[in-house]
Amino acid sequence: MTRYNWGTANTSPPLALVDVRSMFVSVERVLDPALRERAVIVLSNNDGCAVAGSDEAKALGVQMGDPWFQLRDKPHLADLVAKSSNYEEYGAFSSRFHETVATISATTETYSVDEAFVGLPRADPAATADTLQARVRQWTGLPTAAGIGPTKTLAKVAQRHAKAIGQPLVDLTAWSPHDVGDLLATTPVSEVWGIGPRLTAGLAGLGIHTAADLAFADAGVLRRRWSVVLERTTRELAGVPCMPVGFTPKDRQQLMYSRMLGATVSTSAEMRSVLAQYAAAAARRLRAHGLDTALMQVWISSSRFRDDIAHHSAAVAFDPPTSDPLRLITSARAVLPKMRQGWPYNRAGILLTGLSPAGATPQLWPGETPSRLRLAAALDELAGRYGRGAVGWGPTGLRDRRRWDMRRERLSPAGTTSWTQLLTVR
DNA sequence: TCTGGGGTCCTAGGACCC
DNA sequence: TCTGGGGTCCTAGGACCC
Repeated sequence: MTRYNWGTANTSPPLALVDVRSMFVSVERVLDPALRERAVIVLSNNDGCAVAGSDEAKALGVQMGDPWFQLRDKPHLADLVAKSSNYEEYGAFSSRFHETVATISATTETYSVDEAFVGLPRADPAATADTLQARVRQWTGLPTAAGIGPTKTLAKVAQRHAKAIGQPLVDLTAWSPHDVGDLLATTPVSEVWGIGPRLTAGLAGLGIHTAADLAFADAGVLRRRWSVVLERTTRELAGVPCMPVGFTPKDRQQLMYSRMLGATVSTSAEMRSVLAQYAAAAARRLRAHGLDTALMQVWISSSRFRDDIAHHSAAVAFDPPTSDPLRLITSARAVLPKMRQGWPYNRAGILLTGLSPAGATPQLWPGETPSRLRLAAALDELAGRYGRGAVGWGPTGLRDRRRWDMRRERLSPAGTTSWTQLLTVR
């Protein structure tokens, strides 16, 4: 009989996963306290589908990914509040969250907009986590759920359990191995961090259905059958750390800008304007990160919910790498000749790869004078001060809202990111 | 009929994450 | 009518080199 005995030499320091509860909804509630205790969801771009929901919304049966047009008219959802996503605000709150976490521990790692791994002291790690959560609450207004364990994967298990039982914190390092084994035995393997649908199906074929089954499995066999990723997950469930906390993130590999269009576009003239705007946006991000790109891939496609999907892409190389918006804007047109006239396209995207620090390559391209980049920087600055529509590059068009602009009809005010929309406190 | 062996680099695609 | 937008890592396989 196998007994769960994590970390046979369980000497690793404890770590926590701290997660903002329903991040987007929680931000909306800080901006508008009247939303507390109400069923609230946040919609994806174009008000497409639900991407975040409060506990109250989930209790009504709303699932993340549900299209808004299917929820909108259901009688039992009459009281549901839906908000357009306000990524400027979520980004600002995310920064405050991570800055606050960093005031508690020297070892932290930003895992996502709403999650951080935090190294904790061996003595009473729960007390430190407690302090951290109270401080996040006080400084940002955001509620959190945290899990403590000897490995990242077990901290994730603990954090899921905390949410499931409605507690702010679960500390597995204070549990007996027997109790941890019981928790793993009641955790479906599909809920383990790193186990998706494909692996769940494959593991079921080996009789592995729960997190405990996986923790007891032969990691070497799993590595040969799948990969080192699954091996690490398996060992971590057994209490052996394989993923250190606080590693410095690797340099960014790619930068993507893709969007559904608010309305279908079927003419080259209109698509040219779409691509110009997307390329300008991608270039803006590139400069914000201080990067140049060596390869741009641009694509357009029709709805993936139709049988007859049209998808066209084109690639343009830059030697030397560049971040010049005009070069990106004109290059993005490369995909236009492939477009089927009259076809209903509803998505476009720009993927930039081959990224390197700006100016790392000696400047040989005569057309790309430093003045062009200074102009780009000036436009970035103006857009930041007066809004995205204030200035733009010729081909992106400046006139009124275009048909295909993103829909955000239920947007909250930019309460903490715009001087003109500051929150009012009564 | 035989037709090395190893290394690197790059890309495409799979799987997963939030 | 209407169905998100990013990312990462890993592996396999091809091109190329000595």
